[in-house]
Amino acid sequence: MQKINKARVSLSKSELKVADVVLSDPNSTIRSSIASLARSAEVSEPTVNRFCRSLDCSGFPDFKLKVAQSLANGTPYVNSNVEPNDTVEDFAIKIFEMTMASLEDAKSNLDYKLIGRSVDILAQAKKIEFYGLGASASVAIDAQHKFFRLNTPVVAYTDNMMQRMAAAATTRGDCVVVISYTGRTIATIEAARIAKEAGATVIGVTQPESPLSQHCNLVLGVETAEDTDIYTPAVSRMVHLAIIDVLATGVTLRRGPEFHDHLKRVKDSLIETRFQKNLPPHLNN
Amino acid sequence: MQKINKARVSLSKSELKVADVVLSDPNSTIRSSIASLARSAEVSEPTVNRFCRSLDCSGFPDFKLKVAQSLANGTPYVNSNVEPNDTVEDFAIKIFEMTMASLEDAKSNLDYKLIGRSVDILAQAKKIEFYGLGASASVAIDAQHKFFRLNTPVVAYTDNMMQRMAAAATTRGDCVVVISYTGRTIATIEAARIAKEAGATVIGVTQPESPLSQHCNLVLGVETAEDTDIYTPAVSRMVHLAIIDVLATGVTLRRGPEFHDHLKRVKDSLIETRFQKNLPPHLNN
DNA sequence: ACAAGTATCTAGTAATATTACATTGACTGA
DNA sequence: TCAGTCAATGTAATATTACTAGATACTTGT
Repeated sequence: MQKINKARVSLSKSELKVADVVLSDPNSTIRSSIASLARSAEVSEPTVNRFCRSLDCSGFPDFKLKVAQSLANGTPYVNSNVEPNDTVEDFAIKIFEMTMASLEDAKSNLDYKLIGRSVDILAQAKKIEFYGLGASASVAIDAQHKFFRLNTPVVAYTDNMMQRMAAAATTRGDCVVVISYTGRTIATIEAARIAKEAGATVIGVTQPESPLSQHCNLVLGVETAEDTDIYTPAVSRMVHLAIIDVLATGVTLRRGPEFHDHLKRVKDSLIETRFQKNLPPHLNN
Repeated sequence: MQKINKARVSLSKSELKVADVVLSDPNSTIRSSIASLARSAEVSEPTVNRFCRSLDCSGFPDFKLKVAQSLANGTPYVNSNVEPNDTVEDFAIKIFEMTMASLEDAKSNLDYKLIGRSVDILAQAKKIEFYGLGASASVAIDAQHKFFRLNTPVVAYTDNMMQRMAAAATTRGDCVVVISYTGRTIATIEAARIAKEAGATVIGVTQPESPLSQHCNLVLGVETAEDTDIYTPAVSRMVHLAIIDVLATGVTLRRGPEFHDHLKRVKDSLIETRFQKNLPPHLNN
């Protein structure tokens, strides 16, 4: 799509007409034939074809294909905030798309080297603690649940007093993961500071460049668009959860295949809590 | 793409041949004509066309377009699980993409009418309770945090004894949201049964057709691919969280604009917990 | 104002997709 | 067991769509 705009200079004026029509409604372009596109651009069919060729396509069908693909890719749902008059389906879809967009964003902006180092640290930690307050409390609890299977002592603290006490009790070799959306919550920052001073390795799952990040040995996270709209949900915690997933998976991989027995025992311990129905029991709740 | 796999059951055997060829090399499919595809699938051209029609396409070109889009949408990893030899970047990207794929799936398969009814119920509830155990505990806690601002009494119970007691104490007009990935956890099902008998409206965020769903007035959720792989994270909780987001947003919208003052007061109450830095204070932790 | 070169169109041809109809094969009930 | 029915698939004709070649108009520089 941008390529069309870029190529405008090298197009003749009839081809420009085509470009305008395509850009004005790319969605209908990809479903129309060369004839109808020619008609709406008020040019002849071969002109449309030449236009396609000058854009490095083998012909019109190829052009349609590429436009279709770039449409699918590049629909950044950016300007779709939830609005008061949205139907249920409208705002539900917007929420899903915002969530996916933020994951997409995180996927392409995460520093995977840092993730790798975090995995190393977590894999070797004597004990692991997760701290989160407010909306990040649920992320910490989720993290505890995921890491519990990894045969390292792990706790989630969602009470700031407990966080401070636990932080003070850490020593070298322990790993503390501090989760905060803004990275500005004073109580959380204090807990991170105490833990770092006590000797623990502190990993921050938060905004880079935030006050919290200064008290972390390592920061995982991406700049996220601020939630300015009153209806907009905080999608950032989804990103945080996904990061937790990545870390837990990484540590599991690091443990190697001989660890699978242990995982199976943990999972099997839940079998009796369920109605069975021919499905494998290694499932979460 | 997944849709093709899903539709396999409803396809005839010639159409299956087409499906296999398409799935084995979708990239070349989108550049080939109906004739060449028919040849490589060893069927006739009309069969290919019928195949397209049974997948809700208007014809073969339309089908190519849609395949092209779903390819561009970039889910190359979706069917590939995390493997022991993956690099950090490899499995991290896989996890993000699996998560996005499951959200995409949920987006297109959710029953928005049921969501709408759930919003109505929640908006009118005298009090709201969220129950979740294990991995779903963090979802329940997150839900409590989100709904807290809505001026309706809301609690999350992650202890089954508390759930049972609370369930027994509900009355007509209360709403209980029961969260469970499998829908087979006996303790959770019992809590739902008790709540329903006590008169509460029970909304299940779980698998449809599960034992739990039988004790719910309303079930929100989608069939998810089971986690068979040992490394695969349970992406379903992301879907559940997104559903919670949708419900919370829906209730907020239902409250109308005069409710914004109240939201602002709740958010402002957190200002003093943060380091300020020229950013608007209505943010979560 | 005219020639050279480029851009655009008309009309015809090749390709591609779709439809209508015929054939096959599998199942059902007498 | 056999005739009848229906679904699945293929054949062949038709309609649609894309592409090519040659003719015409338009632009530009002298």
